[in-house]
Amino acid sequence: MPRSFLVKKQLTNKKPNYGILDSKVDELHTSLVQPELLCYISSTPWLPGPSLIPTPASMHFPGVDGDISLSMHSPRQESTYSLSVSHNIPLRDSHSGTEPLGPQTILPSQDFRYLEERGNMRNPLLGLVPTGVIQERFECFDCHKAYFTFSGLAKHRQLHCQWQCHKYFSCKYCDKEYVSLGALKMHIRTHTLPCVCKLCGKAFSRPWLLQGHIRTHTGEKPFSCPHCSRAFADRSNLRAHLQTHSDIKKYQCKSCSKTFSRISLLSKHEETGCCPLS
DNA sequence: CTGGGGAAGGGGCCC
DNA sequence: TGGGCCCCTTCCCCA
Repeated sequence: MPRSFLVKKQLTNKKPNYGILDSKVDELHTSLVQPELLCYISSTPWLPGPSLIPTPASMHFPGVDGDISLSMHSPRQESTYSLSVSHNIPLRDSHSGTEPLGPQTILPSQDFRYLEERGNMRNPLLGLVPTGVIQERFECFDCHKAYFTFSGLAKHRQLHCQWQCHKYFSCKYCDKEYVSLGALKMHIRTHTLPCVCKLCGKAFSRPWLLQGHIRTHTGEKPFSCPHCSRAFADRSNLRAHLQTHSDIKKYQCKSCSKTFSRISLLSKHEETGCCPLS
């Protein structure tokens, strides 16, 4: 059973310091220790039951040879806290069989989420959530279901929540949802319209849209038709134009077999009642 | 009404 | 992670 340390902290928008996870940190970059802060240790087979422990603290656990030191740290000029766990015994997660923790482990609380997102389900610290309040359970940071044991949370994550919870990123301006943060950010630009034309003030979501718009001012038409003398400012419009040179129209009505150069024309044709079944 | 041009929106992919 | 590009689509206007 894992040990869990939940830290009372202020949530910030700062980026987690991921680098700290990958490197051995042998020097505490701390500027202060807040003794009133508490950390939480969950129930485990070999540690005492759930306890709120003021830090810094040096603790001895029954049946364990050695002491464990806990202290809370605030990196300089940051409002987040990290928890330092120092011990002189090989701490091992008895269930997952993970490697013993090093002689000193520093756990920036925001990085708990990072561990989770890396899919490292064997890490005994998974599921810990810096929510700004002291937790009394292993809590899923997606759906906030609480479990008394880590294995309960791990099973929940694997069987129930993994798909449901990671599926969507919601837009704060509308009700659209996306499967990735990048796609969401792209969509948000359609609300914020950061690309503004200096000539007319019209705003666009993306630079290349603005570029295409500027061509309407300059008259530039870089896309030429190989079959006639026409040129177009937009490649898609050239493509639509090329259909006019084709003997075979690309889009065909399933009912009357009439063909159209554009799907929009076919759609309009079908909407007018040619295909009552469709 | 139809066909075509112009302009623009938006998701996905690649670098 | 952001920018550029591709592709598809839609809407509007006009002949």
